[in-house]
Amino acid sequence: MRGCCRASRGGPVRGLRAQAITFDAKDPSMPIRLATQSIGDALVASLRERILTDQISVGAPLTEASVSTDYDVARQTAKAAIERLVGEGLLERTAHRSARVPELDEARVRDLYFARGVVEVRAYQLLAKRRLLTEEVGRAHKVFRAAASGTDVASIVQTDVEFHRALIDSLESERLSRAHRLIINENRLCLAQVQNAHLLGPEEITREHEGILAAIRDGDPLRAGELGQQHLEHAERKLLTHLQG
Amino acid sequence: MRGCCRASRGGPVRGLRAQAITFDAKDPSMPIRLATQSIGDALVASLRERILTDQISVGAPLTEASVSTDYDVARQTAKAAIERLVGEGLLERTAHRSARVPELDEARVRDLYFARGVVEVRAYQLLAKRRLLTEEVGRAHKVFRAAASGTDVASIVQTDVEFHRALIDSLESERLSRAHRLIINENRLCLAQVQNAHLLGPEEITREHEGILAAIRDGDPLRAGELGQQHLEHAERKLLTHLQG
DNA sequence: TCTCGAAAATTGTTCGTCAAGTTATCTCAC
DNA sequence: GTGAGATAACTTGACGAACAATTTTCGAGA
Repeated sequence: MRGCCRASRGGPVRGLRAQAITFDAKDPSMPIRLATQSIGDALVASLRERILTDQISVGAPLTEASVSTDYDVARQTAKAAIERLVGEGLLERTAHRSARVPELDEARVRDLYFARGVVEVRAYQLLAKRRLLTEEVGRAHKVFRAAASGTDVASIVQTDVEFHRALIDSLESERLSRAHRLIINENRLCLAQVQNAHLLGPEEITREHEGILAAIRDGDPLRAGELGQQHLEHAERKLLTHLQG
Repeated sequence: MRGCCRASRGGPVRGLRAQAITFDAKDPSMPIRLATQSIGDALVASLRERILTDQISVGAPLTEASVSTDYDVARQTAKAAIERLVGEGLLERTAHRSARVPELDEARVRDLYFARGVVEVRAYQLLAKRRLLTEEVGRAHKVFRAAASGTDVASIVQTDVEFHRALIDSLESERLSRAHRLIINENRLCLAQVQNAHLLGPEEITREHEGILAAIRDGDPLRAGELGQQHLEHAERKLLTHLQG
């Protein structure tokens, strides 16, 4: 029962997927890389997903012991996973106290959208300056449109985030993507907590997304930036009024 | 010899400072908070500082065992610290291999300055729009000017970074500051690796800083953004030519 | 009911152990 | 001598157990 790197362990919550095969089509001479995932990585991924989809209740303590028993891993492993998520802003903790999913309040929402705005607005301006629209972005947009025509609010939120992430990623800056992910993951956390409120207006979001894409396609940085800013402000306002009500 | 939260331990490398007293002047009724720091936190802080000041040689393996013995902490503790620094981008590691301080190459420098530009340019525009210049920013500028008139390259780098950080922090967005720190810390790592190259031109940097401040004071977002962009491009170009030479 | 103190819970840190993967070394055939 | 394969050494991944420090809970007594 001891040992490392077991491919799967079948914890009570969910089996941790431990391997994924990747193949570099560009350079077939290279040995095929098996992108294995350690237990710790898989644990972080699973917890992150559970937090982001509201399966871990806000404010309730997430103890090292509970994670340890739920997933049947050592406490040290659970601890490391929790610490990583604290680093991502998805959990909060002070010394000697259990981690919790942070509660959504007004200041937090404002701060989050502000930070998102700083990064995204400038990014959209740059994309427009370069008239850069990748296939990946087009794909993400289509996926969102498909989700938006349905009623599954969780997947609307999910694909919305993916759309914005695809835009940032298309600038191909590892560090910018990393910084943006830090912010938008917490944003996803926001949206998860209100996703049943039906305050989204999917068709309006779709229209706004298309406006941003059009501005980029037209090479109009100013418009791209402004539409991006407005898009965020709309979402922020809806969230805030919902919080107050 | 066992136990937790010892205030100091006197490891072979450096004693880990474990406490810092803070006092919330705004609400004197609150009990005074002793901002204690765990061994782990102090270890991360010490390692981060050593990496950022080039005291840990680039490319050399930083093993868990070596950190463990150097600081006289458990391997588990060393491991956790290393993992946090990997998360910050200050160390690189793949599974089952030792962490290393990443080597500076052209792609890395470009990416880094690009990401910095996206965040900072927009931030400076916003500061100009609000004509927002805090005391803290003024102080940071003065500190840099003092360092720039000296010859200690390390402190020039240090205070330069502090200046830009102060500007971002003055927007008072916790998340934006966090994202920015992620980027600029890696930038500091860059600068540390070439800090003996005397390619800085302190007086020119001072002039550029003052230009940005003036644009903000004048409420001229366009100029603030452009000067910020140029400032970064200058630094990037110098670094790149130095790397190629 | 309120307070104080003891007990329980939880985190911080350490040690020892083993498995698995990576790197260095050595040997042997050619 | 050189290259390939076996082998050993090193290093990380993960586990379990233990104890100290701190926070929380809860109950007894005023």
